[in-house]
Amino acid sequence: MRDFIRGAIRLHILHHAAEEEIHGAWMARELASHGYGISPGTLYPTLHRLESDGLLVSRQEVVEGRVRRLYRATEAGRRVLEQDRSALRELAREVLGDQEPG
Amino acid sequence: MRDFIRGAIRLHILHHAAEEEIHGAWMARELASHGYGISPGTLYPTLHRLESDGLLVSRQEVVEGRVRRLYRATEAGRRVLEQDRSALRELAREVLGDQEPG
DNA sequence: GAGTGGATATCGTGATCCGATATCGGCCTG
DNA sequence: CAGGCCGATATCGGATCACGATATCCACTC
Repeated sequence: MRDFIRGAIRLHILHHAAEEEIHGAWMARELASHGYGISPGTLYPTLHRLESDGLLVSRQEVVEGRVRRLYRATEAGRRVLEQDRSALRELAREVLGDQEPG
Repeated sequence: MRDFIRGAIRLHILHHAAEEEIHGAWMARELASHGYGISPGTLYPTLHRLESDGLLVSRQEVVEGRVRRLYRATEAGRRVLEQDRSALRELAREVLGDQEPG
C-alpha cells in the first residue's frame, strides 16, 4: 500500500469514463499528471476487471491510425461511482476535518 | 479492490494516531462505525507495517485487566499524513468537483 | 493453577500490483 | 504487396497484501 491513491484509481477511472470515452493510454497520462504513477501492468488489468465486473463497456476504434479501446461507464458503473463518491466525501469530512482551505 | 476505502485505511489510522493513542480493537470499531469492514487479518499486519515503516510507535499497557498495544504517530507519520491529506484534497477536488459541502 | 474474556498475532490461500517485455494493427514507404 | 515504424494494448512471473479463521497471550478471578 504505497499510497492511499492506489484504491482511488478505480474511482478516478469511473469518474472520467462517466463523462466521456476514455482509453488506457489517455488515462495513464491523466493519472500521471496528478502524480499518480501507475504502471501499465496495473492499469490494463484494472480496466479489464472493471469491464468484466460490468462497470465499463469497451469498443475498439481506429484513431489517428492507432487502434484504441474506448471505455465508457455503464449504469452500474455510475452507481458504483456515486457510492465511491459519497465514501470519499465522508472520508474527507472525517480526515480533513472542517478546515477551510486557504 | 472492493472499495477505494481499502487504501484509505492507512490514512485513517494515521489521522487518529496523530491525535491520540489508539489500539487495534478500538481502531477496528472506529472503522466499522464508518462502514469500513476490516478484518483483524488486515488491520494488525497493517499496524505492524506502519510501525516497521517508522510511521507509528507502540507501547504495551494494561488497561482494565487487558494488555493493549497503544500506537501513536511519529513525526514521519505526521508528515506522511499531511502528504496523504493533500492527495485526498486534490482527489476530492478532482472527483467531487467544486461542490460545496453541506 | 485452571478457567475466563478480550486483545493481539499468525497462517494459508487467493487476489493484486508491478515493471519489463511481447504483441498488435493501421499507416507509410518503396 | 512486404517490411518497418510507432503508439496502444496485453501478458508474464515474482513480490506484496487482504482476508477469515484460528491460535496465542495475559491479567484477573475463583
